[in-house]
Amino acid sequence: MIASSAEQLKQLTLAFERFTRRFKVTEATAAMSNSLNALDVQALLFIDDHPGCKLSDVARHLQVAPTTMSSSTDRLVRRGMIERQRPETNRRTVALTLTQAGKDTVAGYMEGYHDACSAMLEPLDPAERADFVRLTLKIAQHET
Amino acid sequence: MIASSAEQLKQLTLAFERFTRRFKVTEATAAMSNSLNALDVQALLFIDDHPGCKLSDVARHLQVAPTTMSSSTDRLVRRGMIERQRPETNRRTVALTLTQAGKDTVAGYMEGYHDACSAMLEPLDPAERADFVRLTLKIAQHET
DNA sequence: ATTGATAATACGATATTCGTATAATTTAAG
DNA sequence: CTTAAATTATACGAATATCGTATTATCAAT
Repeated sequence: MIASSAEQLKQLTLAFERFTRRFKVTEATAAMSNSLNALDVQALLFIDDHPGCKLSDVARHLQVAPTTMSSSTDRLVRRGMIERQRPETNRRTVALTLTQAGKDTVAGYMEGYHDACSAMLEPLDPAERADFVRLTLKIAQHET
Repeated sequence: MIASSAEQLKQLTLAFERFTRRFKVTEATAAMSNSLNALDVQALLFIDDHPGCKLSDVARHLQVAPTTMSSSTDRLVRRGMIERQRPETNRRTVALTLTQAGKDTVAGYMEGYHDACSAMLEPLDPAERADFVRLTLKIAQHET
């Protein structure tokens, strides 16, 4: 049976809403063990993806006030996860990079994601897995 | 070229970490317009999925303290999103259900997810879309 | 050189989360 | 049947987080 496009989309939406919820809980659990709050974790992941980014970049991406990100940065610096640097090219800004401890922490989160993804693939047979991964990557690449 | 299973999984993980981050920001934006915080939104979505569930069910699922969930429930009731009921079968518990306003709000979030999913399918051709949806559903069903 | 714009932070007000103690109800034991 | 123990949710206060406003430092432009 072939579902209509609209029906397909609806089902896909439900599935992804669940995936997201699942991942979020996974993340919250991991965060707890590092005593980091949700925002700090998101910031850490973003900085991992954008080394040397400005504080305001993170704030904009995570949709929080600059002051909130400043506090988050304080916490992450205090815990030795990231470093603040004043670039000579523009000394108003603060460039953020992960320390080794920060990288290790991110690796821990990634491991959690990794396990969750592994569980996702479980019900598929090898050919299906290959298809699913291929299509997912095609989508991810398109997102920039 | 066929990637190894381990490599596949690694790439899938990266892709899903991004998807989750994207969805989370989408959600945060929608939440802001309803002036609901992240926890309250997650609670709303869970109650939509489990009508009549107990407060402690939500707390356990979202990995927060019962008192925190109680506060969240207060807020959602105050905003007319959900209703508390004392079931006759066990009057210690509180059964939570969405009001019409709550359902409308959830529908709004779902619309956001819907749009995001729609964008995801865009780079795929019709046959690929069908495959991707089929495999995603197979995974989702397996998750209970 | 001065004015205006940009980037981050200090500080205080409000809101959130959580631990402890408490109240209400159910279950189990005597 | 009565009492003790367990379960479920909440009240309250302490610690923390978020955000708006004001401030400082730097850069850009006239």
